[in-house]
Amino acid sequence: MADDRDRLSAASRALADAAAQLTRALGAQAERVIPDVGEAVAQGLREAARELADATGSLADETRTKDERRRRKVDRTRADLLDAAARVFAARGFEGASVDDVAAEAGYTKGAVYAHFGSKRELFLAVARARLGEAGDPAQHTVPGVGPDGVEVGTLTDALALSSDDPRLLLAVELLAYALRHPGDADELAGFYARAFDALVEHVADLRRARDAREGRASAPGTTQDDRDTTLGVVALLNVAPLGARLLGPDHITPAAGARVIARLLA
Amino acid sequence: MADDRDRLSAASRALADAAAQLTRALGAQAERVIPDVGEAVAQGLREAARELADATGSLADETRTKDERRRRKVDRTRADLLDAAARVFAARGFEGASVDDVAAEAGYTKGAVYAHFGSKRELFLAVARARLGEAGDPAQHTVPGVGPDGVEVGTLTDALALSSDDPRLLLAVELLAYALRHPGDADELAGFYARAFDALVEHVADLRRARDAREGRASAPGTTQDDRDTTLGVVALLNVAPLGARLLGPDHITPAAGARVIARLLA
DNA sequence: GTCTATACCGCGATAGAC
DNA sequence: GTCTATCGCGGTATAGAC
Repeated sequence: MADDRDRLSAASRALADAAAQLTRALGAQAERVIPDVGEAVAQGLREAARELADATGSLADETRTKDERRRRKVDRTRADLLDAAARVFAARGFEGASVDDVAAEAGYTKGAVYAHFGSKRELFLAVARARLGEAGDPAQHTVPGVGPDGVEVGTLTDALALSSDDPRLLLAVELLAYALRHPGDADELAGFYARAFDALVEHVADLRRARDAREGRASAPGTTQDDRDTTLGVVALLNVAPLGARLLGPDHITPAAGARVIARLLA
Repeated sequence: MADDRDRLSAASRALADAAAQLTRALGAQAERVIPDVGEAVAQGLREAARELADATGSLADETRTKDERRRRKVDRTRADLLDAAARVFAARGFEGASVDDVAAEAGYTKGAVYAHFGSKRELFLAVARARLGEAGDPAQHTVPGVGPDGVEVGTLTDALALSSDDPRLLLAVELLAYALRHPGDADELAGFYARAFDALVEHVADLRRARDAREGRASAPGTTQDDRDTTLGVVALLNVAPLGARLLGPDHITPAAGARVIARLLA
């Protein structure tokens, strides 16, 4: 029955992860950009459902060895710490956050942190890799709501609106600040950003060619300077609009405004 | 002769300020945006010249009382500390910077800092007020190179290119991060940003009406939602392009690209 | 107003029990 | 692997000489 508890908690954990992934998918930041929201969420929930089925449906299934379960638990702690670190670093910044804060947020003590990560810096870089790495996943760079009518502003607005309350917004700012202030570590982080940017350029080029084809116009193959310019604009808006909305309030900047400008750039 | 040294140092200081103002004027950040570069620099140099004339030409002029000179000196120290604080906070962040660092950068010790500012937080807010306040100055919100052809991309590129190496770029990031992380202090800072944003909206509206008039088209009076959208886009590009160029390098993002997108938005 | 000296605290990191 | 205890450093802020 300790087994049951184990599996059930793993399952509920997976569900929580799915919820987190929802926030994540909707929180479009510099590193990601215009994710296929529906698909990402569906995938997360699918995983969660599978986990739950495992736990409730096949209690007799003992194919998992003790080693495997232990490895799972270790990974769990590590994941917990990374999750907590992301929140704490986002809320207080790298220097402002203490290792104690992170440990407490995750429900552990400092010792656990240092057992998994060699230093505060390593912990931060692990967070950065986790976030930027998943952002660099090309599968996440599909644009929602693109049909014969072009980009649907409504979908974009929803995504931008949610991201304005997303803690990941603050983490993105901290990642940027850290990269700018630590040139030694910046190269690796910049690589992630560059990959995400390049992936989005490809996508913008696809959009352009589709639009040209739709309107019976000739279209340059591959990616053009214009595509890269447009991408820069889209990325800028995806980052600044939520931050602006959060800082200045809806009287000055709204997510919808960001969506409209992005639509103009892609039109 | 101590007097001479005093005045000459004040004069050379004014020249240094003019140089700083050059950097400042060219370093377009969130808080400022498309300054009239030439005019700002000319004004700074004019002031410097006047200071120099005072110092060398009228040594007998004793209209300045000792009190006045002392007040000048006090202000000088304060200004030195603010300047140094801006650099240090930009380079290491609020939490990463120590009061000792700031004092040393300015050529003083901690005691001097606490004599002028009640706490590290007060010091930071004073830096923020100084930077954002000057950015809110409406006189600084004129667009360079706007003629019958619209915005001149070359001028914009120069401004964006310089700002990519400008320490003020990092300070802008830190101001943003601080405001996001300290909701209590955010209101005041947000006010500065809002004023600067509103001023730029007015200017963008002017540009639109001028363009419409040039092309013999009817134009809505006042500012429209479209003007605010455009302004959001301009601000986003002015901030993200230099940061992107700095972080990812010219292979991915260049100041010129930012200028092109801004031109597209204003066209 | 500015400096030196110092109080006091909290941080990152380590050692050793379990 | 995780916890408790602890070290040593460097932080903010203050007190008092000049």
